[in-house]
Amino acid sequence: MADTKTPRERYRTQLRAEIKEHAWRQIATTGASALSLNAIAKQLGMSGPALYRYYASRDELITELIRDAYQSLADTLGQAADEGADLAKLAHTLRAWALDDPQRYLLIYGTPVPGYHAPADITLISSQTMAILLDASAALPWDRSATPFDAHLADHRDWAGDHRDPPTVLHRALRFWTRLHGVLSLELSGHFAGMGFDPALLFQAELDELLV
Amino acid sequence: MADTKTPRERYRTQLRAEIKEHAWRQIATTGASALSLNAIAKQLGMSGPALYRYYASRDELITELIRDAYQSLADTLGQAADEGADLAKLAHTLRAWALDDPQRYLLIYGTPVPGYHAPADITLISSQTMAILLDASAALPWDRSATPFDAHLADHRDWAGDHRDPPTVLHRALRFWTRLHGVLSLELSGHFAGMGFDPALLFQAELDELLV
DNA sequence: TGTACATCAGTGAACGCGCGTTCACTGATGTAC
DNA sequence: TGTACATCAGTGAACGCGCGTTCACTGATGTAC
Repeated sequence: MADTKTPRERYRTQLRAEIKEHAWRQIATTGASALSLNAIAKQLGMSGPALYRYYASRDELITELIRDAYQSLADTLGQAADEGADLAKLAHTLRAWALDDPQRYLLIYGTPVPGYHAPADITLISSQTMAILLDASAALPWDRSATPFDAHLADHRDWAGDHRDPPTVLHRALRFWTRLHGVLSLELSGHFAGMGFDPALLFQAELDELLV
Repeated sequence: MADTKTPRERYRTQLRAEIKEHAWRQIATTGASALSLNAIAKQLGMSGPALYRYYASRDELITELIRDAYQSLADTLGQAADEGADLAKLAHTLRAWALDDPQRYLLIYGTPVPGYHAPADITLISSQTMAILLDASAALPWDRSATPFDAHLADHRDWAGDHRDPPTVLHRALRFWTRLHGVLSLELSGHFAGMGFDPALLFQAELDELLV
């Protein structure tokens, strides 16, 4: 099976990738709301308008970055799960992924970019991640008694899609998400700076209490 | 005791307040990174440069907004504590404060404004809030056994200042902060939208598990 | 109470900047016969 | 293999915009004698 792509197509694909790469680098230092097409073009050694051969607008570029971020997380967790990771291993995979590129994490789970509204298909990708969490949650034994919120979840489970897990499992996945996000987002935003303790240990402590 | 302020001083104070008011309104719709002095001036019916009589720069205005946000939270929680609020009541006070003006919460606990670095005295105000949480944590009975993280906290308690509470109390305050922030920040950022369940109940569920 | 002066709020013009985006174009690369 | 044409990457100029900030100024308000 020969590569059916023409050289031109391959060049195009590569340049789109390079543009995104520089976009990420820029986001890493100034945040997503300050992302500038002209600045990216300058770094690539080309003029501003040239980028419009590759992305129709700034919004389209941002959309693709957000999509890529969600997809990267889903792929990373998915691969870990395929290799047999349990919920605890997934938690550490998540943290490693977040620390690897804090702004990528904050782009999707931090304060939304003002004025930007994500297209519908992004919800789909983010539900891949949720599905992985649900599966891992279902795989753990569970002996806590049902809470009032579990009862609520029994009737409000739109987000769980086809998963037919009991409410306690849904609740566990949500708990996993919100608690780890609580520690991670404060850590990434620098709110623990100067407090003295090691954020990794607080993360581990939260994780331990999630699994008890 | 007569008001020693001259009319001019009173006018000055009032206009500074009005500027901040419009700044908040602007932040509420577009986020802090898009805050524009010129736009505020226009809304006040004056020219852009006029604002420089009241704030030396955009950064100074943002600094004061952040300071006010921290102070407002500290005052709100402090007042509740003075009225005898326990940790559970403080949690609901916090949530009400956050929902009252989501962007104000996100300004201090969300993704940091790119390029902006807070002055030192802000740490002082935010430690007022931490002190309130520590006191409320210390007031609760506690019977869980010490965790490895508790041991770590015993030696890494810079942030606790003069508070001589045992590590389990420090841990409880941190747990309180990160877990509620986890739910709150995801709620305010709109990540629960379309999921079907009621964020208030998830918040309550997390709170319940904090107090067990 | 009236006059002379100092203070200060606000204006309009201007500077320099960077942004996203459109457009007509040049020149290189690929395709068809 | 060579020629004629189509495709397409990239350029430079331009548009309109809004930004933060400086500056010289007008005119109103307050102060001192």
